[in-house]
Amino acid sequence: MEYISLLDTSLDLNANPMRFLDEAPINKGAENNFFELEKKTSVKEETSALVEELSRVSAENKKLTEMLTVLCENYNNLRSHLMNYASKNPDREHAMSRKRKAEGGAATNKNSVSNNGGNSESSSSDEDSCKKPREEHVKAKISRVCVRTEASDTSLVVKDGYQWRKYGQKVTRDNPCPRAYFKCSFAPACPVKKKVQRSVEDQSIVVATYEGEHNHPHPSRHESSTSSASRCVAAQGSVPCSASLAPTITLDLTKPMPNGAKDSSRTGALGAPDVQEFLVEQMASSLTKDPSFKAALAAAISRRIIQDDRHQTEKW
DNA sequence: CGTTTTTGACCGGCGC
DNA sequence: GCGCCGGTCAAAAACG
Repeated sequence: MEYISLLDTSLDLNANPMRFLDEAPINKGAENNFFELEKKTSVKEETSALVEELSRVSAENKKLTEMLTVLCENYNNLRSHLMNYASKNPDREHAMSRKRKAEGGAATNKNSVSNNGGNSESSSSDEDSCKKPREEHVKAKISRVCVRTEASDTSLVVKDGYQWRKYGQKVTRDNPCPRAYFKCSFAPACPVKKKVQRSVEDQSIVVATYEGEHNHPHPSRHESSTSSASRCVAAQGSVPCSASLAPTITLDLTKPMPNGAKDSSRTGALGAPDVQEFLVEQMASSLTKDPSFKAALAAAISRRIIQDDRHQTEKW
């Protein structure tokens, strides 16, 4: 909610209720002196209103600066955390006495996900090339997305706009949290699969691993934007996410934004025209949902109508 | 009643 | 060959 307040979507409809006094061609003549006097006072009021507005904007600016500072701090903390983890990682891999190659890929994938892993594409590169059935998997584009959810939220659902059919769930050895397996609902036409599992380190983070690329258009961006979305893509990190993921960022301005979602990686995506359009949609829907906005709009319209009526009656 | 989810069984790869 | 493990299948249950 705080978030929405920062985005000043107000159209300043009530900012200066006295403004119409200036514009309205009120009777000249006998009341002229009085009007002049009133005009002066209204200018004063306008000035004070502007000063007030200025101080409000300054305060807002200050607040934003503070938020940005906190954001940078969080980012740096997280980054150093990841660096530490990455430096420890090779030892951990050695410690695992029994590691098959494929699993090594999978396991390190997971690790690299949690550590924002720079080179998370390892799984596909070191695969035995002689394994025919695996060849498709090797070629399949693998990408990972970390999604922050509420810790209490036990469902392994990552809203990315696509429709998925769950076909399995397994508890894996290195993570007590079950891993869910999904296929694109357009399967078998669309070969994309995804695995979703909570992070060992942070249960509030869900790691989704996508295999392959959708060979069909995004079902409905609108659908994804209006769906219950307290989740936000928290970090795609440096993971080589497939482009198909870009328009699937779930954003609901009416919901509070988790800290993790204020990631710099998001801002990169904001430049995309799709995302901009999407943001406009979100803003529009937020505005229309806001009762105070509706009330202000109604007041402005009615005032305008009254004003026009005056014009008309004075002309006659 | 059709679709989706759950869950135990099964399969295949890998290390020993 | 055996056991472990991740991934998949498919029947049953749940849901709309």
